[in-house]
Amino acid sequence: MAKHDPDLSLLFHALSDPTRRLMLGRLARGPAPVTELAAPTGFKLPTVLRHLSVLEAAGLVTTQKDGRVRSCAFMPQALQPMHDWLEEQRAIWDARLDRLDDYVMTLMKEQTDGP
Amino acid sequence: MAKHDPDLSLLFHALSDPTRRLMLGRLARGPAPVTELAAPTGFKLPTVLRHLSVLEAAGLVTTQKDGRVRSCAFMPQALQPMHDWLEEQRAIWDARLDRLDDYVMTLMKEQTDGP
DNA sequence: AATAAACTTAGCCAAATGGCAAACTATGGG
DNA sequence: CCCATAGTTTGCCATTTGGCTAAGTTTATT
Repeated sequence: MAKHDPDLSLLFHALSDPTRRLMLGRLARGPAPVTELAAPTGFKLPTVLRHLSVLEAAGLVTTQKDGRVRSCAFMPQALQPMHDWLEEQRAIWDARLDRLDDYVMTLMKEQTDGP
Repeated sequence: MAKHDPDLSLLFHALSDPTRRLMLGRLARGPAPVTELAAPTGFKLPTVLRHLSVLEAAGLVTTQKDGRVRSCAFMPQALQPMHDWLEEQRAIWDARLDRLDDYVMTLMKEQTDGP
């Protein structure tokens, strides 16, 4: 478990904005140029471009320029660290439940055995 | 798919900070008072309390006061929306791969059939 | 050559975030 | 009653975020 985990922070931060999630949802259906990506957001291009750069910084999107249009694509593998983190938390939680289980067992045993 | 999704935004925002993830990691192992929660972060109490309130706002943590100590507890079900969102994205992505598959099939068929 | 299209850059602004110190409010123990 | 413990509240600060307009820049298209 890395103490400094810029990946996860960037990832969660990128996903914490509804506009960026909207853009990502569009890209999950296939690549798109910036203008098409901007349309459903209702925001101006500079704003959308900054959101895009946040998504790129998180590794969720790659872009490349073909002529005068920049094509953006979703990078699903960037979600892996988040998935891993989720699993990790679940593992800790499960372990805790197991310990609780053991504890309850102990209590029951004490009850039946009696002092 | 809700257009306004404050839940997800609050959730991702709460998780986007390493200090908050550290606190949450501690709580996944079991409830703890604020001071114990603060210790590993290296930050002062007011700072930790504000992080705590962000976690509470996201529903990830509940707290209650018993005497002069506030006990904090992890609420794992708060992670569900995030899990659901992940699955949703995966579904969209998978559907896209299927369509791509169909497309490739079509191309292959055209090749063999010839014009 | 001139115009339109598709970004891109620069700079401005208000609000939110993340840190702190200092002062205040319980509550539990001696 | 007194004092330490455990929070809590208040205000301060620098930085980041998320929006904009206005003014470039680079490719098509006509």
